[in-house]
Amino acid sequence: MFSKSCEYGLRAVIFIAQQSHLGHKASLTSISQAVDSPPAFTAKILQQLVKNNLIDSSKGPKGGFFMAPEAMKNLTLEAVVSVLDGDSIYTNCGLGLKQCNDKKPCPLHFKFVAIKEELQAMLQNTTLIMLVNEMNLDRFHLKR
Amino acid sequence: MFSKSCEYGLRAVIFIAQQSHLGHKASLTSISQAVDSPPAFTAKILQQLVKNNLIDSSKGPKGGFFMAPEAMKNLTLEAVVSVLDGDSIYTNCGLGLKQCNDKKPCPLHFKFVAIKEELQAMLQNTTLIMLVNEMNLDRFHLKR
DNA sequence: TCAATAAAGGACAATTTTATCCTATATTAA
DNA sequence: TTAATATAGGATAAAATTGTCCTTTATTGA
Ligand code: FES
Ligand code: FES
Repeated sequence: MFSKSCEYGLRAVIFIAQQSHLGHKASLTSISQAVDSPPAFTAKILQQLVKNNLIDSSKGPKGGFFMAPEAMKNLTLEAVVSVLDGDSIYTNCGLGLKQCNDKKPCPLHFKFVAIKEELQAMLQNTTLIMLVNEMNLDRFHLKR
Repeated sequence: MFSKSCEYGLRAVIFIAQQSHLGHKASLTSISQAVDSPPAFTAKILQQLVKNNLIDSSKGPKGGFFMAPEAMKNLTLEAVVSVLDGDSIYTNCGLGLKQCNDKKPCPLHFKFVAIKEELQAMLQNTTLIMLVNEMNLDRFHLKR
């Protein structure tokens, strides 16, 4: 469904949001331990998210990755996926045709479109703050 | 969503079904032209489908790939996906956790499950004969 | 029988994705 | 000011996916 980069990125962002909500910055080490992802690879992914202003970072001791409370309310999973995997998951043909549209559809086009729209809506409608609040219920996991 | 192998395989199977419905066998060459896929690679994919008895083949002049009318009624897209990509698309965690279940869910588990079940149902409920009949409407494409 | 045709299958090559390593740069606190 | 900590980023490396090439085997029709 998503690339490994995107999976790690989503898990990392959720963890960062949790920590930010508690007033902590999350170091690369703490993130990759919390979400069980390779540290150096995770660093690259987080760099992309910082560059695209989805999250913030600061160097030095006491540094790490974090999000402003404001950002947490506005940041959707869709934005994260968009930066890491692009919009191909919504716009590509499920059968791999070079273009996907209603004019020249593959035999499964309309069925795929319905599912892809549902996925996109779900990601667009889920903000980080929503997940953080749910996660407080302590039922949900980010590793294994 | 699917691997390239699976995309080519699905397109090829739909074309083979079309041709079989017309009483023709489909040669590798005709298939890879019709669905715009690399011939040698497509051959490997079709071999897998033959080995798993989803489609039939015969060697020699006038040989090619084909399906019995019976098979066409029973063969679902889900069966094709299952052989080529396994069931990972339905059973894997959307965030990449090693196991996906209700007991130890990731924060998106229940939302993902709904979408994955819809996809699976769609593939299970779509038989090749259904697609062939729709394709007769001549609105749908298998290349570009 | 023989030549042509077509799938089967093994070996290998290219590309993309995933992942690591190492150095540079910035920041903090003692 | 210095030592320690932490992100940034370039250069590679490993692994998985995608794709090609070539030989073998089977079948058909002349
Ligand atoms: S053309 Fe295939 S999903 Fe749209
Ligand atoms: S545990 Fe993540 S989708 Fe089920």
